[in-house]
Amino acid sequence: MPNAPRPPRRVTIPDVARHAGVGQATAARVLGGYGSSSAATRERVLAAAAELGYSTNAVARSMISGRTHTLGVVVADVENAYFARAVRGVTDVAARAGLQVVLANSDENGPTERAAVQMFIERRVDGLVVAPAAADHEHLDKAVASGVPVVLLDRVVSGAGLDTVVVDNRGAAQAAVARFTDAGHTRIAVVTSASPDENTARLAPGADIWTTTERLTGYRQALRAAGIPRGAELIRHTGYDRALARSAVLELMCAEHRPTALFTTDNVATLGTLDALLDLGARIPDDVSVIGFDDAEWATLVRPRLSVVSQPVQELGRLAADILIRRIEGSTARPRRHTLRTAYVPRESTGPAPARVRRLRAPGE
Amino acid sequence: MPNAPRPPRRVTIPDVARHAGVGQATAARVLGGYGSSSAATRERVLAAAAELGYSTNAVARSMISGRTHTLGVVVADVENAYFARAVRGVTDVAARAGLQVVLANSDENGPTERAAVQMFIERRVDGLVVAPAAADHEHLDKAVASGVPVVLLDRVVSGAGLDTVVVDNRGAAQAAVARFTDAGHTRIAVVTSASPDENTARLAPGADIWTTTERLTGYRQALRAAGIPRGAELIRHTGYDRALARSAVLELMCAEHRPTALFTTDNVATLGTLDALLDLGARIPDDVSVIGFDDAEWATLVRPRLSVVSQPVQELGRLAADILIRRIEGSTARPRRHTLRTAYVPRESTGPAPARVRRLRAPGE
DNA sequence: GAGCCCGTTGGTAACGTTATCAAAATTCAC
DNA sequence: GTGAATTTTGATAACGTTACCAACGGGCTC
Repeated sequence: MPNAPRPPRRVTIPDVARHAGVGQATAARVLGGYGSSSAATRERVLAAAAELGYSTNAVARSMISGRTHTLGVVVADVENAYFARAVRGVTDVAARAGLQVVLANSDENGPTERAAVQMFIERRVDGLVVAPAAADHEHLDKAVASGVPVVLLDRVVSGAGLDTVVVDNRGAAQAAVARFTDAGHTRIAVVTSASPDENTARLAPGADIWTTTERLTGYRQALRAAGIPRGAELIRHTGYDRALARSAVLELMCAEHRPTALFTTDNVATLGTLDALLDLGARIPDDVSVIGFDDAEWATLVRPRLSVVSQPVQELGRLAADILIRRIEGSTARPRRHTLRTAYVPRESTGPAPARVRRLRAPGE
Repeated sequence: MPNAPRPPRRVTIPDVARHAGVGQATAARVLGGYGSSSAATRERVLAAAAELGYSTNAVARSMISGRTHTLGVVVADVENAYFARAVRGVTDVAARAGLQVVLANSDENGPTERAAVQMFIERRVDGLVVAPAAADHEHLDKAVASGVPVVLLDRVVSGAGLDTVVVDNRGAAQAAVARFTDAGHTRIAVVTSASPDENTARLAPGADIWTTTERLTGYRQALRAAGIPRGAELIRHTGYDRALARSAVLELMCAEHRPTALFTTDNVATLGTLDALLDLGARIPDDVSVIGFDDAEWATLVRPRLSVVSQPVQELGRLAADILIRRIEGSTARPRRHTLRTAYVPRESTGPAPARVRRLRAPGE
C-alpha cells in the first residue's frame, strides 16, 4: 500500500471534557452511556460534544472492550445470487444485533479463504460465517482457538466440530428425482457442475462442489430406489459452465435413446440445459420433463415455468447469524448441524413419461 | 445487545518479547515488519511468535496508525443482482489494496443509510462507497468533514461535491429508444419502476429511483427527437413490482391501439413485461419489439433472446473503489463525475415496426 | 448533630500496538 | 587499532477509550 497520510486529529473525550469543564472520566461516562451522572452535567457534556462535533472512536472502544461488533463472512462470490441472498440474511440479523458485516470472497479458493480468515482473526471480528471452499479446517480451528466462534454455511466440513447450517441436498435431490420415477420416467439424466472425480471434488476449484456432489448422490439413490440399474445412469459433468451444459444437453437429447427427464443440480447447469432444450424446440414437459435445483427469478420466466427444488437461502444466512450471535454471547452448547427444509415447487415443466419418444434434431446453427 | 463475555486474553508482543529474550520494541519491529533488526533476532522472535501462536492485533494497530484498512459500502440491497455485482467490483479492488469491505444495506431508506454512515464514521473506516437512497447529503458531508472520503455509486447527489461513478442513464435510454424510432416504430411504450411524481421521486422508498427516472427522461427525449408528440407517450409506472408490471403490460397490449415496441427501465419491469408478452403469446419481434435496461443471465434464456442496454456494473464498483483509494492516499483532485459507457447489445427481440398490427388477446386465466 | 449511605465525580491505570529517541553494538575506513 | 558512521536495540510515550477506585457531597436516619 502506498503512502497514506494520517487522518486529521479528531475531537476526543478530553477535548469535550475540557470544553464542558468536567473531568474526562465524567465526560466519558456521559458519552459512553455507562456509569452514573447528574442530569445537569449530562446536558453540559452533550452540549459540548455537539458543539465540538464529537463522534465516538469505536476503534479505541474495541481496543479496551475486546469486542469489535463485527462479523466476518466468507462466501465464494457475492455476485452469485445464492450467496448474495445468504449474505443478506446474515447482515439483516447482524444489523438488528448492532453488528456490522465484513465481506470476503473466496472464489472457491482454499488459500484465499485461509487468508481471509487469518485477516479476520487479526481484526478481531466477534464471529465468523464461512461457506467453506475446501475440506480442511486448520484455519477455522485457529479462529476458534483464538476465541472467534465460527459457523459454517451451506457446506459441511466433517471433523471440524462446528455449527453448520445446511439443507438436505441429497434428500431433496432424491425426492425430486423420485417425482420422475413415480411419473414413469426411466431414462433420467442429470446435468451437474459436480466434479466427476469424487476424490478431488473437495479440493478442486469451482462452485458448489460439495452441495452438487450431494445432489448427484441423491439422484443416484432415487434411481436405485426405483430399481433402475446403475448402468442406466445418465450423468453429464459440465463444470460451472453454462455453454458446456448446453452442448452436453444438446448431444444428450439428440442421441438414440435420449432421456425423457432432466434433473439439474445447480442454476448454471439449469440455464445451459434450458438453452439447449429451447434451441432444440423440445416440448416441455411432453418431450422432456425438467426439474432444477434452486429457485431463481427466471424460473417463472420460461414457458412452461420451471419446477424446482427451492432452498430457504436467506433463512440459512439468518440462522447462521443467529447461532453465531448466541455463541458470541457465550453459548457453550455442543456444535451441531442445522438442516433446513427444502421445498419442491411444482410448476409446469414436469409431466408423465411420454408414451412415444419423439426424436429431436440439433438446431442448424 | 445482551451480555457478551470478554474474549480470552491473547498472546501479545510483550509475551513474545519475553519468550524470545528481547526487548518488546525489538519484537514489535520484527513482528510489525518495520524498523531494522538483525537476522538472528528476527529468527528468534519469529520462532517465539510461532511457538506462542501470536497473531497481530489489528485493532491496536489501527488505534495508533489511524487507519483501519476498511472500506464501508452502502447499497440498497446486496440481494439485488445489480448491487451484488457492484459490491463485487469494490471488494476486488479493495482486496488487492489490502482493504476489507464492510457492507450495509439501506433498503433505499434514508434514515437507515444515515445510521450506517454514522456507524462507519465511528468505526473509522478509511473510505466510503455509497449508492445514495436520497438527495440529502448532510451525513455524507459529515463523513468528509471527519476525514472519511466518500465516493458515490450509481446515483448522483447534486450539490454534494463528491466523486461520483455513474452511467449515462438518460443517454443510454434515449439511444435505445431511438433504435425503435429508427426502425419505424411510432407507438412505443415504457414500463418503469420510476415514480410518477418526479418531485417526490428522490424521497420515496423504492428501488433505483433516480436512475430509472433518468432513463424515463431518455425515453421522452427519444420520442421528442423523432417528432412523436408528447400526447403519444405511453408510460406505465409499475413500481418495483413484477406482477404489477405484468398486468400493466397485459392491459397495454390488449388495448385498441397497442404499442409495437416496449422499453423497460429496469430488470423487474423487464421480467414483468416478458411475463405478460409470453402469456399473451405475442411474437417477438414480429408483434412487439422489446429492449430492456441492464443485462441479466436470463436475457439470453428467453427466446428470442432479449436485446438490452448493458452497463459495466462491476467496473462501476471497481472504479469507485479506485477513486476512493486514491483519495485515501491523499489525492486532493477536484471531485468529479465519472460516466462509464453503456453498450446496446442487439439480440433478437427487436425488429422493424410491423406493417399490420395483430390484435392480441388476454390469456383466459 | 453525628454517622451513614449512595449517587456523582475525577484521577489514573489499563488495552496492545507503533513512534521516538538515546544508548549500545557493530561495521567500515584509514 | 582508532575514530566515525551505521546498524541494532530497548525504554518509554503516545493513540482514545473504558475500568477501577478513592474522594466528595447531599440527604437520610437515629
